[in-house]
Amino acid sequence: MIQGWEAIRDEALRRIRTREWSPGETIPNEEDLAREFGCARATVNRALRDLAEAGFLERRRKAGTRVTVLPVRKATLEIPVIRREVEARGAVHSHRVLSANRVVPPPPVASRLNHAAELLLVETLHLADGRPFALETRWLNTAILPPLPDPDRVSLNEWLVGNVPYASGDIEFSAEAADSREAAALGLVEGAALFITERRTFAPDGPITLVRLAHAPGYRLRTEV
Amino acid sequence: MIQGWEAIRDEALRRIRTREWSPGETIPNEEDLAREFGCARATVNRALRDLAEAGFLERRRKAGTRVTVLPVRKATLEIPVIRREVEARGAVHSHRVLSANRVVPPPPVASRLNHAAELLLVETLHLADGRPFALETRWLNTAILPPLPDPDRVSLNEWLVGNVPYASGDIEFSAEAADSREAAALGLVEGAALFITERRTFAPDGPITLVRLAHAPGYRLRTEV
DNA sequence: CAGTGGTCTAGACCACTCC
DNA sequence: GAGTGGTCTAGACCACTGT
Repeated sequence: MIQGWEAIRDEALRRIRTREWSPGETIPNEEDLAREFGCARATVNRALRDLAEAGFLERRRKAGTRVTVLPVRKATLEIPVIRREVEARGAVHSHRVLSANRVVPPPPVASRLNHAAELLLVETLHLADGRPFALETRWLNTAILPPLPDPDRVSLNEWLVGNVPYASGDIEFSAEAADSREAAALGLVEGAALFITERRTFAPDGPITLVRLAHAPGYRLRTEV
Repeated sequence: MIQGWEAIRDEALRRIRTREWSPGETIPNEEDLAREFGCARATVNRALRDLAEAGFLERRRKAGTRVTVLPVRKATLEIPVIRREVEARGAVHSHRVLSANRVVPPPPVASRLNHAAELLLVETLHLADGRPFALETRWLNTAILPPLPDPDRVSLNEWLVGNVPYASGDIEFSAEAADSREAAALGLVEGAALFITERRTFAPDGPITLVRLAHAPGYRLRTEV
Protein backbone atom coordinates (compact mmCIF):
# COMPACT_ATOMS: atom_id res chain seq x y z
CA MET A 1 0.00 0.00 0.00
CA ILE A 2 1.32 3.39 -1.04
CA GLN A 3 0.85 6.27 1.36
CA GLY A 4 0.17 9.86 0.37
CA TRP A 5 -0.59 11.53 -2.92
CA GLU A 6 3.05 12.45 -3.45
CA ALA A 7 4.08 8.81 -3.19
CA ILE A 8 1.41 7.92 -5.71
CA ARG A 9 2.60 10.71 -8.00
CA ASP A 10 6.17 9.44 -7.70
CA GLU A 11 5.13 5.88 -8.43
CA ALA A 12 3.18 6.99 -11.48
CA LEU A 13 6.14 9.07 -12.65
CA ARG A 14 8.39 6.04 -12.18
CA ARG A 15 6.10 3.99 -14.38
CA ILE A 16 6.17 6.70 -17.02
CA ARG A 17 9.94 6.98 -16.94
CA THR A 18 10.53 3.25 -17.01
CA ARG A 19 7.99 3.04 -19.86
CA GLU A 20 5.92 0.61 -17.87
CA TRP A 21 3.34 3.12 -19.05
CA SER A 22 4.66 4.03 -22.46
CA PRO A 23 4.16 7.27 -24.39
CA GLY A 24 0.75 7.56 -25.96
CA GLU A 25 -0.65 4.72 -23.90
CA THR A 26 -3.83 5.05 -21.85
CA ILE A 27 -3.17 4.25 -18.22
CA PRO A 28 -5.67 2.58 -15.87
CA ASN A 29 -8.52 4.77 -14.72
CA GLU A 30 -8.63 6.42 -11.32
CA GLU A 31 -10.90 3.86 -9.76
CA ASP A 32 -8.64 0.94 -10.68
CA LEU A 33 -5.54 2.76 -9.49
CA ALA A 34 -7.24 3.66 -6.23
CA ARG A 35 -7.98 -0.01 -5.69
CA GLU A 36 -4.41 -0.97 -6.57
CA PHE A 37 -2.88 1.64 -4.27
CA GLY A 38 -5.42 1.04 -1.53
CA CYS A 39 -6.55 4.66 -1.31
CA ALA A 40 -9.49 6.85 -2.21
CA ARG A 41 -10.03 7.93 -5.77
CA ALA A 42 -9.59 11.59 -4.76
CA THR A 43 -6.02 10.82 -3.75
CA VAL A 44 -5.22 9.27 -7.11
CA ASN A 45 -6.89 12.25 -8.74
CA ARG A 46 -4.64 14.64 -6.84
CA ALA A 47 -1.52 12.76 -7.92
CA LEU A 48 -2.46 12.44 -11.58
CA ARG A 49 -3.66 16.03 -11.77
CA ASP A 50 -0.24 17.10 -10.58
CA LEU A 51 1.48 15.08 -13.29
CA ALA A 52 -0.90 16.46 -15.89
CA GLU A 53 -0.08 20.02 -14.83
CA ALA A 54 3.60 19.17 -15.13
CA GLY A 55 3.01 17.98 -18.68
CA PHE A 56 3.59 14.24 -18.24
CA LEU A 57 -0.02 13.17 -18.65
CA GLU A 58 -2.95 14.28 -20.73
CA ARG A 59 -6.36 13.77 -19.23
CA ARG A 60 -9.77 13.90 -20.88
CA ARG A 61 -13.11 12.86 -19.55
CA LYS A 62 -14.38 9.66 -21.01
CA ALA A 63 -11.19 9.23 -23.06
CA GLY A 64 -9.08 8.60 -19.98
CA THR A 65 -5.50 9.49 -19.11
CA ARG A 66 -2.63 9.11 -21.56
CA VAL A 67 1.12 9.46 -21.25
CA THR A 68 2.27 12.54 -23.16
CA VAL A 69 4.28 11.57 -26.21
CA LEU A 70 6.74 14.47 -26.18
CA PRO A 71 6.51 16.02 -22.76
CA VAL A 72 6.65 19.78 -22.96
CA ARG A 73 8.81 20.84 -20.10
CA LYS A 74 6.91 23.29 -17.98
CA ALA A 75 9.27 25.43 -16.00
CA THR A 76 8.02 27.87 -13.44
CA LEU A 77 9.96 31.11 -13.44
CA GLU A 78 9.89 33.38 -10.48
CA ILE A 79 10.00 36.97 -11.55
CA PRO A 80 10.68 39.19 -8.58
CA VAL A 81 10.71 42.95 -8.56
CA ILE A 82 14.12 44.38 -9.40
CA ARG A 83 14.92 45.55 -5.90
CA ARG A 84 14.45 42.00 -4.62
CA GLU A 85 16.58 40.64 -7.40
CA VAL A 86 19.43 43.00 -6.59
CA GLU A 87 19.14 42.33 -2.88
CA ALA A 88 19.16 38.58 -3.51
CA ARG A 89 22.66 39.09 -4.90
CA GLY A 90 23.71 40.73 -1.68
CA ALA A 91 23.89 44.18 -3.22
CA VAL A 92 22.21 47.46 -2.37
CA HIS A 93 19.58 48.62 -4.82
CA SER A 94 19.09 52.20 -5.88
CA HIS A 95 17.52 53.81 -8.89
CA ARG A 96 17.80 57.04 -10.82
CA VAL A 97 15.07 58.46 -13.00
CA LEU A 98 16.66 59.59 -16.22
CA SER A 99 13.61 61.13 -17.81
CA ALA A 100 9.84 61.40 -17.50
CA ASN A 101 7.84 62.88 -20.37
CA ARG A 102 4.45 62.75 -21.96
CA VAL A 103 4.98 61.27 -25.38
CA VAL A 104 2.91 59.98 -28.27
CA PRO A 105 4.10 56.36 -28.50
CA PRO A 106 5.90 55.24 -31.63
CA PRO A 107 3.99 52.66 -33.72
CA PRO A 108 5.66 49.56 -32.21
CA VAL A 109 4.70 50.65 -28.69
CA ALA A 110 1.25 51.84 -29.72
CA SER A 111 0.45 48.55 -31.39
CA ARG A 112 1.78 46.47 -28.53
CA LEU A 113 -0.40 48.36 -26.08
CA ASN A 114 -3.26 48.85 -28.52
CA HIS A 115 -3.27 52.52 -27.56
CA ALA A 116 -2.23 55.37 -29.84
CA ALA A 117 -2.78 58.40 -27.60
CA GLU A 118 -0.18 60.13 -25.47
CA LEU A 119 1.49 58.11 -22.70
CA LEU A 120 3.86 58.87 -19.89
CA LEU A 121 7.36 57.61 -20.67
CA VAL A 122 9.68 57.10 -17.71
CA GLU A 123 13.26 55.95 -18.07
CA THR A 124 14.93 54.62 -14.97
CA LEU A 125 18.39 53.24 -14.35
CA HIS A 126 18.58 50.55 -11.67
CA LEU A 127 21.85 50.18 -9.82
CA ALA A 128 23.35 47.42 -7.72
CA ASP A 129 25.93 48.75 -5.26
CA GLY A 130 26.04 51.86 -7.43
CA ARG A 131 26.84 49.98 -10.65
CA PRO A 132 24.36 49.86 -13.53
CA PHE A 133 22.15 46.79 -13.29
CA ALA A 134 19.29 47.38 -15.70
CA LEU A 135 17.74 50.11 -17.78
CA GLU A 136 13.98 50.36 -17.44
CA THR A 137 11.87 51.96 -20.16
CA ARG A 138 8.29 52.23 -19.00
CA TRP A 139 5.19 53.46 -20.82
CA LEU A 140 2.28 54.31 -18.56
CA ASN A 141 -1.34 54.93 -19.46
CA THR A 142 -2.09 57.74 -17.04
CA ALA A 143 -5.62 58.02 -18.41
CA ILE A 144 -6.73 54.98 -16.44
CA LEU A 145 -4.19 55.08 -13.61
CA PRO A 146 -4.68 56.78 -10.28
CA PRO A 147 -2.32 59.73 -9.64
CA LEU A 148 1.22 58.43 -9.70
CA PRO A 149 3.70 58.96 -6.89
CA ASP A 150 7.00 60.71 -7.47
CA PRO A 151 9.09 58.13 -9.34
CA ASP A 152 12.28 59.56 -7.86
CA ARG A 153 11.20 58.50 -4.41
CA VAL A 154 9.17 55.36 -5.03
CA SER A 155 9.82 52.53 -7.43
CA LEU A 156 7.01 52.72 -9.97
CA ASN A 157 7.12 48.98 -10.38
CA GLU A 158 6.52 48.28 -6.72
CA TRP A 159 3.91 51.00 -6.49
CA LEU A 160 2.00 49.53 -9.41
CA VAL A 161 2.22 46.02 -8.02
CA GLY A 162 0.72 47.21 -4.80
CA ASN A 163 -1.82 49.72 -6.03
CA VAL A 164 -3.17 48.68 -9.38
CA PRO A 165 -5.40 45.68 -9.78
CA TYR A 166 -4.56 44.08 -13.06
CA ALA A 167 -6.33 41.57 -15.14
CA SER A 168 -3.82 40.06 -17.50
CA GLY A 169 -0.49 40.46 -19.16
CA ASP A 170 2.43 38.72 -20.74
CA ILE A 171 6.20 38.60 -20.58
CA GLU A 172 8.73 38.12 -23.32
CA PHE A 173 12.41 37.40 -23.08
CA SER A 174 14.88 38.04 -25.84
CA ALA A 175 18.44 39.08 -26.62
CA GLU A 176 19.23 42.33 -28.34
CA ALA A 177 22.24 44.41 -29.16
CA ALA A 178 22.58 47.56 -27.07
CA ASP A 179 21.84 50.77 -28.95
CA SER A 180 23.84 53.88 -28.23
CA ARG A 181 21.42 55.10 -25.58
CA GLU A 182 21.40 51.80 -23.71
CA ALA A 183 25.14 51.41 -24.01
CA ALA A 184 25.69 54.85 -22.53
CA ALA A 185 23.28 54.30 -19.65
CA LEU A 186 24.69 50.90 -18.73
CA GLY A 187 28.32 51.79 -19.37
CA LEU A 188 28.78 49.33 -22.23
CA VAL A 189 29.98 49.43 -25.77
CA GLU A 190 27.33 49.78 -28.42
CA GLY A 191 26.21 46.39 -29.71
CA ALA A 192 26.80 44.54 -26.43
CA ALA A 193 24.42 41.61 -25.92
CA LEU A 194 21.60 42.57 -23.57
CA PHE A 195 19.06 40.32 -21.95
CA ILE A 196 15.68 41.94 -22.52
CA THR A 197 12.55 41.42 -20.48
CA GLU A 198 9.39 43.02 -21.79
CA ARG A 199 6.15 42.99 -19.84
CA ARG A 200 2.70 44.15 -20.83
CA THR A 201 -0.06 44.65 -18.32
CA PHE A 202 -3.71 45.22 -19.08
CA ALA A 203 -6.65 46.15 -16.89
CA PRO A 204 -10.17 45.19 -17.95
CA ASP A 205 -10.71 48.73 -19.30
CA GLY A 206 -7.44 49.26 -21.13
CA PRO A 207 -3.65 48.97 -21.15
CA ILE A 208 -1.81 49.85 -17.96
CA THR A 209 1.86 49.69 -18.76
CA LEU A 210 4.58 48.37 -21.03
CA VAL A 211 8.00 47.86 -19.48
CA ARG A 212 11.22 47.00 -21.17
CA LEU A 213 14.13 46.01 -18.96
CA ALA A 214 17.57 45.85 -20.52
CA HIS A 215 19.85 43.88 -18.24
CA ALA A 216 23.57 44.37 -18.08
CA PRO A 217 25.72 41.45 -19.30
CA GLY A 218 26.04 38.58 -16.86
CA TYR A 219 22.35 38.57 -16.06
CA ARG A 220 20.87 35.07 -15.94
CA LEU A 221 17.39 33.84 -15.42
CA ARG A 222 17.41 30.45 -13.78
CA THR A 223 14.83 27.84 -12.95
CA GLU A 224 14.80 24.27 -11.70
CA VAL A 225 12.92 21.57 -13.50
CA MET B 1 -23.52 31.45 -1.87
CA ILE B 2 -20.50 31.09 -4.13
CA GLN B 3 -20.32 28.00 -6.32
CA GLY B 4 -17.15 26.16 -7.26
CA TRP B 5 -13.57 26.48 -6.12
CA GLU B 6 -12.70 28.71 -9.07
CA ALA B 7 -15.38 31.19 -8.05
CA ILE B 8 -14.00 31.17 -4.53
CA ARG B 9 -10.48 31.69 -5.87
CA ASP B 10 -11.70 34.60 -7.97
CA GLU B 11 -13.51 36.17 -5.05
CA ALA B 12 -10.42 35.85 -2.87
CA LEU B 13 -8.29 37.36 -5.62
CA ARG B 14 -10.75 40.22 -5.93
CA ARG B 15 -10.42 40.91 -2.22
CA ILE B 16 -6.65 40.89 -2.53
CA ARG B 17 -6.66 43.24 -5.49
CA THR B 18 -9.14 45.65 -3.97
CA ARG B 19 -7.07 45.53 -0.77
CA GLU B 20 -10.11 44.36 1.17
CA TRP B 21 -7.46 41.91 2.27
CA SER B 22 -4.38 44.09 2.31
CA PRO B 23 -0.75 43.04 1.83
CA GLY B 24 0.73 41.39 4.89
CA GLU B 25 -2.64 40.89 6.50
CA THR B 26 -3.80 37.52 7.80
CA ILE B 27 -7.05 36.50 6.14
CA PRO B 28 -9.82 34.48 7.85
CA ASN B 29 -9.08 30.82 8.32
CA GLU B 30 -10.46 28.10 6.08
CA GLU B 31 -13.26 27.12 8.40
CA ASP B 32 -14.62 30.67 8.65
CA LEU B 33 -14.39 31.17 4.91
CA ALA B 34 -16.12 27.87 4.28
CA ARG B 35 -18.97 29.02 6.50
CA GLU B 36 -19.11 32.38 4.75
CA PHE B 37 -19.12 30.85 1.27
CA GLY B 38 -21.44 28.03 2.26
CA CYS B 39 -19.14 25.25 1.13
CA ALA B 40 -16.87 22.58 2.55
CA ARG B 41 -13.48 23.49 3.94
CA ALA B 42 -11.79 21.33 1.29
CA THR B 43 -13.21 23.62 -1.39
CA VAL B 44 -11.79 26.71 0.27
CA ASN B 45 -8.51 24.86 0.67
CA ARG B 46 -8.40 24.13 -3.06
CA ALA B 47 -8.99 27.78 -3.92
CA LEU B 48 -6.47 29.21 -1.48
CA ARG B 49 -3.86 26.60 -2.36
CA ASP B 50 -4.16 27.73 -5.96
CA LEU B 51 -3.58 31.36 -5.01
CA ALA B 52 -0.64 30.37 -2.83
CA GLU B 53 0.94 28.49 -5.75
CA ALA B 54 0.44 31.58 -7.89
CA GLY B 55 2.28 33.65 -5.30
CA PHE B 56 -0.58 35.80 -3.99
CA LEU B 57 -0.85 34.15 -0.59
CA GLU B 58 1.56 32.65 1.91
CA ARG B 59 0.23 29.84 4.02
CA ARG B 60 1.67 28.34 7.17
CA ARG B 61 0.11 25.96 9.63
CA LYS B 62 -0.90 27.55 12.85
CA ALA B 63 0.19 30.98 11.61
CA GLY B 64 -2.60 31.16 9.03
CA THR B 65 -2.79 32.63 5.54
CA ARG B 66 -1.34 36.03 4.68
CA VAL B 67 -1.48 38.20 1.60
CA THR B 68 1.97 38.34 0.01
CA VAL B 69 3.50 41.79 0.38
CA LEU B 70 5.38 41.88 -2.91
CA PRO B 71 3.93 39.14 -5.02
CA VAL B 72 6.61 37.32 -6.95
CA ARG B 73 5.17 36.78 -10.34
CA LYS B 74 5.30 33.11 -11.15
CA ALA B 75 5.24 32.57 -14.86
CA THR B 76 5.02 29.12 -16.32
CA LEU B 77 7.20 28.69 -19.36
CA GLU B 78 6.57 25.92 -21.79
CA ILE B 79 9.81 24.63 -23.17
CA PRO B 80 9.12 22.42 -26.14
CA VAL B 81 11.64 20.39 -28.03
CA ILE B 82 13.20 22.35 -30.87
CA ARG B 83 11.41 20.49 -33.63
CA ARG B 84 8.08 21.44 -32.10
CA GLU B 85 9.17 25.01 -31.72
CA VAL B 86 10.14 25.25 -35.36
CA GLU B 87 6.98 23.53 -36.50
CA ALA B 88 4.89 25.87 -34.35
CA ARG B 89 6.22 28.68 -36.56
CA GLY B 90 4.97 26.88 -39.60
CA ALA B 91 8.44 25.94 -40.77
CA VAL B 92 10.06 22.60 -41.55
CA HIS B 93 12.68 21.46 -39.08
CA SER B 94 15.90 19.74 -40.03
CA HIS B 95 19.23 19.33 -38.31
CA ARG B 96 22.84 18.79 -39.27
CA VAL B 97 25.44 17.29 -36.98
CA LEU B 98 28.55 19.41 -37.27
CA SER B 99 30.80 17.32 -35.09
CA ALA B 100 30.81 14.48 -32.58
CA ASN B 101 33.92 13.79 -30.55
CA ARG B 102 35.04 12.35 -27.26
CA VAL B 103 36.57 15.25 -25.34
CA VAL B 104 37.81 16.00 -21.86
CA PRO B 105 35.51 18.86 -20.84
CA PRO B 106 37.03 22.26 -20.17
CA PRO B 107 36.81 23.41 -16.54
CA PRO B 108 33.59 25.44 -16.89
CA VAL B 109 31.77 22.44 -18.32
CA ALA B 110 33.36 19.97 -15.90
CA SER B 111 32.36 22.05 -12.92
CA ARG B 112 28.84 22.60 -14.15
CA LEU B 113 28.35 18.88 -14.61
CA ASN B 114 30.51 17.92 -11.63
CA HIS B 115 32.30 15.48 -13.90
CA ALA B 116 35.90 15.80 -15.06
CA ALA B 117 36.30 12.67 -17.20
CA GLU B 118 35.89 12.42 -20.93
CA LEU B 119 32.48 13.22 -22.41
CA LEU B 120 30.90 13.00 -25.80
CA LEU B 121 30.57 16.44 -27.40
CA VAL B 122 28.03 16.77 -30.19
CA GLU B 123 27.47 19.99 -32.09
CA THR B 124 24.25 20.27 -34.06
CA LEU B 125 22.82 23.02 -36.19
CA HIS B 126 19.04 23.22 -36.21
CA LEU B 127 17.38 24.68 -39.26
CA ALA B 128 13.94 26.11 -39.94
CA ASP B 129 13.03 25.89 -43.63
CA GLY B 130 16.73 25.40 -44.27
CA ARG B 131 17.78 28.57 -42.49
CA PRO B 132 19.86 28.44 -39.27
CA PHE B 133 17.62 28.47 -36.22
CA ALA B 134 19.81 27.44 -33.31
CA LEU B 135 23.22 25.99 -32.60
CA GLU B 136 23.19 23.15 -30.10
CA THR B 137 26.30 22.25 -28.14
CA ARG B 138 25.68 19.09 -26.15
CA TRP B 139 27.90 17.27 -23.66
CA LEU B 140 26.85 13.70 -22.97
CA ASN B 141 27.97 11.36 -20.21
CA THR B 142 28.12 8.13 -22.16
CA ALA B 143 29.35 6.28 -19.06
CA ILE B 144 25.86 6.15 -17.62
CA LEU B 145 23.83 6.39 -20.82
CA PRO B 146 22.54 3.46 -22.83
CA PRO B 147 24.05 3.16 -26.32
CA LEU B 148 23.16 6.27 -28.27
CA PRO B 149 21.42 6.23 -31.63
CA ASP B 150 23.01 7.81 -34.68
CA PRO B 151 22.59 11.56 -34.08
CA ASP B 152 22.44 12.18 -37.82
CA ARG B 153 19.20 10.28 -38.06
CA VAL B 154 17.54 10.89 -34.70
CA SER B 155 17.36 14.09 -32.67
CA LEU B 156 19.39 13.37 -29.56
CA ASN B 157 17.14 15.65 -27.57
CA GLU B 158 14.00 13.76 -28.44
CA TRP B 159 15.71 10.44 -27.99
CA LEU B 160 16.88 11.41 -24.51
CA VAL B 161 13.46 12.71 -23.55
CA GLY B 162 11.94 9.41 -24.51
CA ASN B 163 14.60 7.00 -23.34
CA VAL B 164 16.36 8.34 -20.29
CA PRO B 165 14.67 8.63 -16.96
CA TYR B 166 15.97 11.72 -15.29
CA ALA B 167 15.78 12.95 -11.80
CA SER B 168 16.44 16.65 -11.82
CA GLY B 169 17.89 19.53 -13.72
CA ASP B 170 17.84 23.23 -14.27
CA ILE B 171 17.60 25.76 -17.06
CA GLU B 172 19.27 29.12 -17.42
CA PHE B 173 18.55 31.87 -19.89
CA SER B 174 21.00 34.60 -20.79
CA ALA B 175 22.23 36.85 -23.58
CA GLU B 176 25.69 36.49 -25.01
CA ALA B 177 27.66 37.83 -27.91
CA ALA B 178 28.27 35.33 -30.70
CA ASP B 179 31.83 34.07 -30.90
CA SER B 180 33.39 33.38 -34.28
CA ARG B 181 32.29 29.73 -34.29
CA GLU B 182 28.68 30.56 -33.46
CA ALA B 183 28.60 33.45 -35.89
CA ALA B 184 29.84 31.23 -38.68
CA ALA B 185 27.39 28.43 -37.94
CA LEU B 186 24.40 30.74 -37.68
CA GLY B 187 25.41 33.03 -40.51
CA LEU B 188 25.83 36.12 -38.34
CA VAL B 189 28.48 38.68 -37.67
CA GLU B 190 30.72 38.04 -34.69
CA GLY B 191 29.39 39.75 -31.57
CA ALA B 192 25.71 39.47 -32.56
CA ALA B 193 23.36 39.18 -29.57
CA LEU B 194 22.33 35.57 -29.05
CA PHE B 195 19.63 34.25 -26.77
CA ILE B 196 21.18 31.38 -24.84
CA THR B 197 19.37 28.50 -23.20
CA GLU B 198 21.45 26.17 -21.08
CA ARG B 199 20.03 23.01 -19.55
CA ARG B 200 21.60 20.57 -17.15
CA THR B 201 20.12 17.15 -16.51
CA PHE B 202 21.11 14.77 -13.76
CA ALA B 203 20.19 11.18 -13.05
CA PRO B 204 20.37 9.86 -9.50
CA ASP B 205 23.75 8.28 -10.28
CA GLY B 206 25.42 11.13 -12.12
CA PRO B 207 25.18 13.86 -14.74
CA ILE B 208 23.43 13.02 -17.99
CA THR B 209 23.85 15.99 -20.25
CA LEU B 210 24.59 19.68 -20.56
CA VAL B 211 23.07 21.47 -23.52
CA ARG B 212 23.67 24.98 -24.71
CA LEU B 213 21.35 26.36 -27.34
CA ALA B 214 22.34 29.56 -29.10
CA HIS B 215 19.30 30.99 -30.81
CA ALA B 216 19.48 33.16 -33.88
CA PRO B 217 18.35 36.80 -33.45
CA GLY B 218 14.63 37.32 -33.34
CA TYR B 219 14.08 34.43 -30.98
CA ARG B 220 11.64 35.25 -28.20
CA LEU B 221 10.45 33.29 -25.25
CA ARG B 222 6.94 34.32 -24.32
CA THR B 223 4.58 33.55 -21.50
CA GLU B 224 1.25 34.81 -20.23
CA VAL B 225 0.78 35.86 -16.65
C1' DC C 1 -0.27 22.86 23.89
C1' DA C 2 -3.50 24.53 20.78
C1' DG C 3 -4.68 26.58 16.32
C1' DT C 4 -4.21 26.23 11.57
C1' DG C 5 -3.42 24.25 7.18
C1' DG C 6 -2.52 19.51 4.74
C1' DT C 7 -4.39 15.42 3.55
C1' DC C 8 -7.36 11.48 3.40
C1' DT C 9 -11.88 8.97 2.98
C1' DA C 10 -16.31 7.24 1.12
C1' DG C 11 -19.69 8.53 -1.30
C1' DA C 12 -22.15 11.43 -4.46
C1' DC C 13 -23.31 14.09 -8.45
C1' DC C 14 -21.90 16.52 -12.45
C1' DA C 15 -19.58 17.63 -17.07
C1' DC C 16 -17.62 16.29 -20.82
C1' DT C 17 -16.96 13.54 -24.74
C1' DC C 18 -16.45 9.32 -27.32
C1' DC C 19 -19.25 5.91 -29.44
C1' DG D 1 -25.97 6.56 -23.62
C1' DA D 2 -22.18 5.33 -20.91
C1' DG D 3 -17.50 5.78 -19.21
C1' DT D 4 -14.21 8.78 -17.35
C1' DG D 5 -12.33 12.63 -14.97
C1' DG D 6 -13.74 17.00 -12.13
C1' DT D 7 -15.54 18.51 -8.11
C1' DC D 8 -18.00 18.70 -3.80
C1' DT D 9 -19.20 17.20 0.99
C1' DA D 10 -18.80 16.10 5.95
C1' DG D 11 -15.99 14.39 8.81
C1' DA D 12 -11.60 12.82 10.49
C1' DC D 13 -6.82 12.71 11.71
C1' DC D 14 -2.26 14.44 11.12
C1' DA D 15 1.82 17.82 10.82
C1' DC D 16 3.65 21.77 11.74
C1' DT D 17 4.60 25.76 14.39
C1' DG D 18 3.63 29.98 17.26
C1' DT D 19 2.96 31.02 21.91
